[in-house]
Amino acid sequence: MDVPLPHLDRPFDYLVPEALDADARPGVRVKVRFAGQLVDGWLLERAESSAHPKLAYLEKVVSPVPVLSPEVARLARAVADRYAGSLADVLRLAVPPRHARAEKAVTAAAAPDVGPADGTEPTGSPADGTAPDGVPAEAADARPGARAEVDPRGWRDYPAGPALLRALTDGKPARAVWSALPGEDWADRCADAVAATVAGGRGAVVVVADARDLDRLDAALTAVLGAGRHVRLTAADGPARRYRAFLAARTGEVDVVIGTRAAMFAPVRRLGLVAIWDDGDDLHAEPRAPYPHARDVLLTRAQLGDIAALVGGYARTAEAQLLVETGWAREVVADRAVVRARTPALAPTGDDPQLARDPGAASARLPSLAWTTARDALRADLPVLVQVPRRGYVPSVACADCRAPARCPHCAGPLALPSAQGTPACRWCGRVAAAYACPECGGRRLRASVTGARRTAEELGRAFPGVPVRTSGREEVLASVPGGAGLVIATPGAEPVAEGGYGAVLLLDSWALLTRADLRAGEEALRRWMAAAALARPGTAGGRVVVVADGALAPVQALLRWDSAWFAARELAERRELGFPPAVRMASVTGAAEAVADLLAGARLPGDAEVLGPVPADEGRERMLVRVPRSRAAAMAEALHAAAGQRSARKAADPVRLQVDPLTLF
DNA sequence: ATAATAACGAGA
DNA sequence: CTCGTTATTATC
Repeated sequence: MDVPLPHLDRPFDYLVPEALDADARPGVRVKVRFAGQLVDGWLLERAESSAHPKLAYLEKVVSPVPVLSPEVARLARAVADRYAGSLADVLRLAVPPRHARAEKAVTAAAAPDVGPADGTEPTGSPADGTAPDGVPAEAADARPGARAEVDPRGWRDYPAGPALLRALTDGKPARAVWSALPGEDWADRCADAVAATVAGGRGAVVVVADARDLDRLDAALTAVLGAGRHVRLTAADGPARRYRAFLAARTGEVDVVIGTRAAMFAPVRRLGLVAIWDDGDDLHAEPRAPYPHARDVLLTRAQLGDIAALVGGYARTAEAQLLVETGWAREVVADRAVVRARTPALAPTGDDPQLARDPGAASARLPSLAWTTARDALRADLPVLVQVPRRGYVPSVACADCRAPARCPHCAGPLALPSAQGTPACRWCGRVAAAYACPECGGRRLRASVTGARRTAEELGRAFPGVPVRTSGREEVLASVPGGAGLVIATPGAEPVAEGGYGAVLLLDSWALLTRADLRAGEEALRRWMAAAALARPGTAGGRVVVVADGALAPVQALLRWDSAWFAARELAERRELGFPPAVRMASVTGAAEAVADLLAGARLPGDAEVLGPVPADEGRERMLVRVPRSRAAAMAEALHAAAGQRSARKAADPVRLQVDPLTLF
């Protein structure tokens, strides 16, 4: 039933009229009379009998195409359960809205697969059958002749790499956490993994964070597989193309789907591999209920179907580290000697403009080392990348004397200057801090703490006259830049690839990343730095990276040693100690104070659940956190979902938002 | 949303 | 005890 009410999150039985018998197959969209009105629904299965005494008839089969595959139906139920959400909410994410014209084009072209006859699954697929326990068991064996060895190419740089590709071709459910080398062409490696899977006669789903990564992977895959073997599935391509791509996967026309998180539920036939690149990117977190994370959906999928899983990135997340430490996945990392040979020369430097004796450096407000590094690279006719955190113009402020971030005296939120001459105001509570005095040193003057990309570009342009300056950020994201001397100012995530690699990469204003009041501040800083530093040439080829940060800090250490596994292990250990995800499972309950209290009062939480809070959330609402050991995760989610059901059943007025493992905890 | 059903209380 | 009204709850 396509209604979001949690107390209706269960199947309902209907009679199938004679006229709809042929079309009424599992997986089709239907319309039924429910509580007096017509509502949309999903036909989950056909049965001979029902325990329910008075059944109504199915009103209509919206389309005979069984868009919901049994595998995805099962996955959606599991995801709903994990996230304390409703099946209907997950299905809204999993199956794109129907586009009649796109559907017509497909059914006309591929009639045997989608016609009303029992031909949903093309021959030889025991995997996707109607058995409730339909595990795609040993599906690779269905095509014994198709197996071919795939050249491990770049995967040879990782001792476990060739074995991983072999396992993919053999249809084994290998699970890998992959730490990419600096300079690695990650898209080519992902394409290799897909090709190995396809060589074994199985399909693959690869999820990336944004359109730029998708374009890159698309190109790499076309080079390896040729055109027409894969489709891209992303909301950005528009409803028609999205639905067309979805149907191409559903009908078995293609067996490889790549895309942004919209692709995580793609109904790929005989799925053999799920992969995610850069799982630390917060774009992988779905913003619509029940807020599933692409990494977790893909891993659930792998778990349910004995499917191989690949979690890759330059940096490793604490979640990926947990997979390694629990033995669920194997790590795929290069030997230290190879890492050393590929890494650019990395150096930290203090953020003190007083040190900048060179006049050019002073005018660009760059630390001396950063300035000379950039200058040397430009003299060698190599491009220079400058990473500046956050967008915009002077987003937040710090004490001009001691550089402590200026925080709101009332709620400790970050202060920001609304305009060049304005009074600072809190970005969280909105209060104006007219008479601000620094709690550290008593200073009363404020300065812009993070210089926006635009202004940095202006200043650097003046410091290096005659050098072309490009910016890549929110308004315009560059995919690549040419190899000669040039300055590229980019915000994190928008760094273009440089032909031949950058001669220098400068990571500026890094403390702004590190001082964020966020559980993931260190991990996120390291992830962004590594993504930028990975674009530099190796040290042996003159590549240098300067990070403007205290070299003693753990994330900086991890960058200098190019060892995010070490940092992730440390991070995970710390979260175990503090009781934060992913070491434990947490849920946040947000809403009006009474509503939150009401829901928690009605929730039959496991005995060892801890309830924390309340803390104020935005718009006058408040937030409580529920924490349980990972072994109790399912019970907690069930209890919260049931409590939400009780509330919706008695039509409790104010809504409560349930979020399991929310990305931000504070 | 709406209908059925249970619960309740006043008057016979 | 019955009827009429109101809260509750299930909705195939």
